[in-house]
Amino acid sequence: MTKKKLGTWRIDRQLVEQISRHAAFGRRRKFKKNTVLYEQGEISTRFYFVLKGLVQISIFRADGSEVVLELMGPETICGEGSAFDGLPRFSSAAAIEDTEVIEFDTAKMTEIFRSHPEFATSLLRVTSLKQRVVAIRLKHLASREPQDRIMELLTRLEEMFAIDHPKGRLLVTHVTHEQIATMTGTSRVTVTRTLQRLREQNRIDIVDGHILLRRRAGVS
Amino acid sequence: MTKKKLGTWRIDRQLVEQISRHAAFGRRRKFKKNTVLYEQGEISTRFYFVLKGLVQISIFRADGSEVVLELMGPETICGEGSAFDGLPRFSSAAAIEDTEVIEFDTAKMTEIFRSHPEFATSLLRVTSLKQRVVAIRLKHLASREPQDRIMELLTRLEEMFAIDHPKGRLLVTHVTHEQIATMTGTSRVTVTRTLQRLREQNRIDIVDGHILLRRRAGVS
DNA sequence: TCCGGGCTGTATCACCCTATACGAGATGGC
DNA sequence: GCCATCTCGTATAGGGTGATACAGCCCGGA
Repeated sequence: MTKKKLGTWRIDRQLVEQISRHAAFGRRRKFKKNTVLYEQGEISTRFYFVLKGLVQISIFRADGSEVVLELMGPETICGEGSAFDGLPRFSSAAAIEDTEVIEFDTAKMTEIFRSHPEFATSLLRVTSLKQRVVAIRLKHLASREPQDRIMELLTRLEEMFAIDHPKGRLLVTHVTHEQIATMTGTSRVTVTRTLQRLREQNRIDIVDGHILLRRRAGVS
Repeated sequence: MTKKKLGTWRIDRQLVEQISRHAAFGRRRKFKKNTVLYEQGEISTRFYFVLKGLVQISIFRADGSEVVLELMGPETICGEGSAFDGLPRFSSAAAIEDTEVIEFDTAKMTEIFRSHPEFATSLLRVTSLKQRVVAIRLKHLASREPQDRIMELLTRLEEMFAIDHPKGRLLVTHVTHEQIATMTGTSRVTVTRTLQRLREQNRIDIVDGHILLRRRAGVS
């Protein structure tokens, strides 16, 4: 597999095709790098099917700190949550690369469903998949153990930025312990210690400054 | 005041009516207390609209420990995630009280959407609301502080099940410290201690066994 | 009515995390 | 080459949490 993987997850090919088939109900739009698709707090009925690029979904806390929820790559949908329930956006979306999307509007969706009920089913499948991904993240974040939280982040990074390696999967991005700390809500020292421990457990390895996730018989 | 047991969230009345209007597409079922609606790992196209009772949704970790995601009370929907995406259930659902539901099956849903597109829209609104709730939970779970985690849960409960009270907002749901513990990923003892501390800080109060969130000048 | 079970409030102890500090090594600018 | 900065590794002290245990309370069942 030489194809570059982006984003924290993607949906299966069949579903992508089903969505693409209804592209005519939306309109194509482009967002330059570092522009905003939508912002936390605003009310909107629009949602987006990413064709190309990378969109960062994050929630800002009251104190200004940012929690990155997901990085959405090609063939994913974002913004549909607040588009369908009609409440203010609970997250912000920003293109962190030049991005192309199809913008849909939920306003006339009910009428579209009448003639294209399979589109409704596809959308429900997408939202269900998102629910699954988030629920599994919750399972890990529910733990107070730094090791669980850090492994969850590493696994997520693996899906985004790892390449195959004889011993497992190598993260091509270089993240500092400090960055891991802020992303997992722990301290820098704890990250250092935890990575040390993971290395002793043979779960990870450091190769040339990069983190390598060792192949495991592992489970869920 | 009697101790009412209710779930951790619910959907608005209008949406409930829209769902109820399509009850004929499902079938009524009853689950006795401590029976299982569905189990993590199984594949099923069924989902449930709770009419009466209380259903506990939880994820079991590889080590057997349980993370309670939600307590679904009357007029909520559960199980639709795995029902629509066709993958194994990522959570289990158990009736913790005698429960009545309408069981829907997604198998013929597309055909139903053709004649009743508004049903699809209603379902999308429900899944969107669930997505919102989970995302906001993630924001707070990113913190390791038990106090943050517990206050997040209390605030969530307040939005759904609190009534006005001279001193603030009174939660009409009764959740045990044990339940709070599994929902916030802390220990029962810590919950007790934290609630104690919150009481000393005048942020909450206990009235007749129910938690009262005191009015504050503060923000979220 | 009595009894048993679930819930809450404490207490104790061990452990791990956080904050803080300092040194070594790598890196980059001048 | 030299110094500033960043990053990683490590040490210490302090504190909060988890595990465990036990007592008091309320409530429901026999």
